[in-house]
Amino acid sequence: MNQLLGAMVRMKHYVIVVSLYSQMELTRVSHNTYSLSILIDCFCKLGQMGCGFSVLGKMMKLGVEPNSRIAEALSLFHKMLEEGIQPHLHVYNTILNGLCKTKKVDAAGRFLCMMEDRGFEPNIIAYTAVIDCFCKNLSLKEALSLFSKLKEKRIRPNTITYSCLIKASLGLDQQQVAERLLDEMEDNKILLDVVTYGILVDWIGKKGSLDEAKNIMDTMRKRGIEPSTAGFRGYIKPNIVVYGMIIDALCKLRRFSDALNIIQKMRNQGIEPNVVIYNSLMRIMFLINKDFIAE
DNA sequence: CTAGGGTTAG
Repeated sequence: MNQLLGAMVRMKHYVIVVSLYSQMELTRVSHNTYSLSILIDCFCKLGQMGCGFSVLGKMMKLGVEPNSRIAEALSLFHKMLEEGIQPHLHVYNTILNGLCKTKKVDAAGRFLCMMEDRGFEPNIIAYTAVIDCFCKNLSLKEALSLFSKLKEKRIRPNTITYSCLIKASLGLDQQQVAERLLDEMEDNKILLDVVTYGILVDWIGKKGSLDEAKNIMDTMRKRGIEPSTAGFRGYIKPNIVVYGMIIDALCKLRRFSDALNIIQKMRNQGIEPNVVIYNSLMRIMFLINKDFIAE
């Protein structure tokens, strides 16, 4: 769905996109960071700043920071061990997930080994979390080596495990690795799901062969899988690009103090303006100056 | 609420 909305924005059908959103609200298709960001972009380009602000406000309300104080969680965890309390497997996995999400690659790897040493045989969820972390922050090679290790232990990788590795392979243009993984899935009767298909469609789309992308979409539909925005588990909150769109629109309307206000809001969220935002601000100052000279 | 994707700004 978001791919479709993005395409319509590129074709400048802003009004249609906005009306699609009301339809999504009515049919209760869930929104996420992506869909709301695109909506804000449309309002900015239509000059409807009031509407843009109201969506931004909605995002900020929904985007309450998770308390990801992983260090505290870790020390609490070690205290449990010292006191002889055996944490359950899902406690291990929650901590491991926190380490992976905060990109603590080494710590995540060590934590996984610690689980093995303590006789807590990590399950496929634990391995998949670390494999994904390795893919994104270390190397495909390390991720693949962990992958063979879990297969040796007779732990069965699933669709999610394969999706992580396939995405990483394609990102590095290692098409033959991705093909091998896809063959392996087929041999083991592990089905592709909406996320796996999404990864393939995205990659083929970037390669430019739209026919092949269409083929994959057809296969999906034949199997009863519809593209959707569902399944999003993260927090909805504005990022620097969203703020950038709003600030640029305000600058074009010469609403300088409003733009500065937004920057203050960003800083309150711990996001510092980048070069794109400074460029927007500099242009408006240049324009104001020109008006001043003309008068 | 135990693991995976995509999107928009000068």
